[in-house]
Amino acid sequence: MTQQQDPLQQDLSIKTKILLSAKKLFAQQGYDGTSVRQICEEAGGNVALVSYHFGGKENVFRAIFEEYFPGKDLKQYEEQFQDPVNGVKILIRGVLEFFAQDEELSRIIHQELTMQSPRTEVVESFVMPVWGKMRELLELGKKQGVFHFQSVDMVFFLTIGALTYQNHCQAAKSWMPNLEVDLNETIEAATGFILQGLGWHIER
Amino acid sequence: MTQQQDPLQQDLSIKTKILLSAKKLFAQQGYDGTSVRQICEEAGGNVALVSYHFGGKENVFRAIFEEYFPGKDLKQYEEQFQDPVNGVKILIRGVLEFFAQDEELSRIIHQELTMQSPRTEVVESFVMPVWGKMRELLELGKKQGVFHFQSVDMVFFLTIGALTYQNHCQAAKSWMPNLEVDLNETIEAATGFILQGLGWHIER
DNA sequence: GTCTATACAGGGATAGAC
DNA sequence: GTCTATCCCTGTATAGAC
Repeated sequence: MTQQQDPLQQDLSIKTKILLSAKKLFAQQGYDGTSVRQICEEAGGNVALVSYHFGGKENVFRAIFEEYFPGKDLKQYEEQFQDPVNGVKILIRGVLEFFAQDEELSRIIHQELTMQSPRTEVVESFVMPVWGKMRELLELGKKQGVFHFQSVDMVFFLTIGALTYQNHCQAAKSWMPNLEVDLNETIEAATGFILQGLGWHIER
Repeated sequence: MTQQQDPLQQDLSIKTKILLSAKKLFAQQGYDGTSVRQICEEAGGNVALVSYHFGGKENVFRAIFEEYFPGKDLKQYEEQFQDPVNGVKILIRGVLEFFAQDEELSRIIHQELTMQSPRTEVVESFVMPVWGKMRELLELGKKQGVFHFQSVDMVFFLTIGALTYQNHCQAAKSWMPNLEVDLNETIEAATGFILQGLGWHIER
């Protein structure tokens, strides 16, 4: 058996290794495309350990979110959310920083939301608070007259689509290998695109 | 065995029924989440028919694209692609019309592009011509000075993300059941959002 | 806490009858 | 062209040894 283990995982408990391996493999191959055997092999442990530590594959999935999903800290920005433009900027930055920091988890989220799976509910419960705040800000901005669009619902989806796609589209990497992935540039580009898309002008 | 068959499929050949059933199920559950047995049951035929008609599950996947993917007809718009603004408008309309017309296929595309699967290559070969044209138009528009942005690559992804997400995010439907799905409104909203995002102004 | 061994269900593909 | 029967492989869960 070749040693497939990630060198970065050396000193962690087997339970954590399984979690990290599963996260990596789910992101690459999807939940259904990943086997428990594969996860355990990657983690360097026995097949039985998934059942032992988590009680099944489904629970590994849930545990990944409980362990690695951030974003409980939305409250700390509450005062900056008073202003829709500032709020949207903060949120764009936060989301893109999360995508960059944990690309695996963000791709798992994206995968699960494109189909009706038994995991959808789990994913939604973690993601909704963040997207909900975005929608609030769009609505507030429209009411205050700083954004100009017809339907909140539509620009909401256009916004999160723009925000989400690049980081999740795996094929993207092969389409343009020379794409500069500097995070701050990405944030700047996305912020500009979205704010303009929302009909916001500096001189209003 | 209950009759799960789609009433609309009644008079079609079993081969076609299999193709349609597979398309439906892949869209809902993903490729790996769908079994050959399920496909055949849905199609009202025997398990062996997938092997007989297509020579395996993988080939069913490929056949779906060969049969139902449109977009070979890009050439007919060639003269409208001379103008970047007009071209982008045409492309947005075409893509959204396709998404609306075959939601299943468009969701399959989206799913496969979010992971590294043995099917990625198939999907890319069908999708690239369309996205490639979009990228050309963005580049042309920047050169002509009608669009204003820094990086073509980044706005390219922001654009196709905005265009893609709503139609593929299954969870979207439960988030806002009252979302008006009028196609023309959607096209109008997307076109406005994207052109503004690209830094295009009516009075330039 | 981790491993071996194993039972069991379900998948995909095929040969051969009709 | 379609079905039955079957093969073999893979994934999951459990029991019990260390």
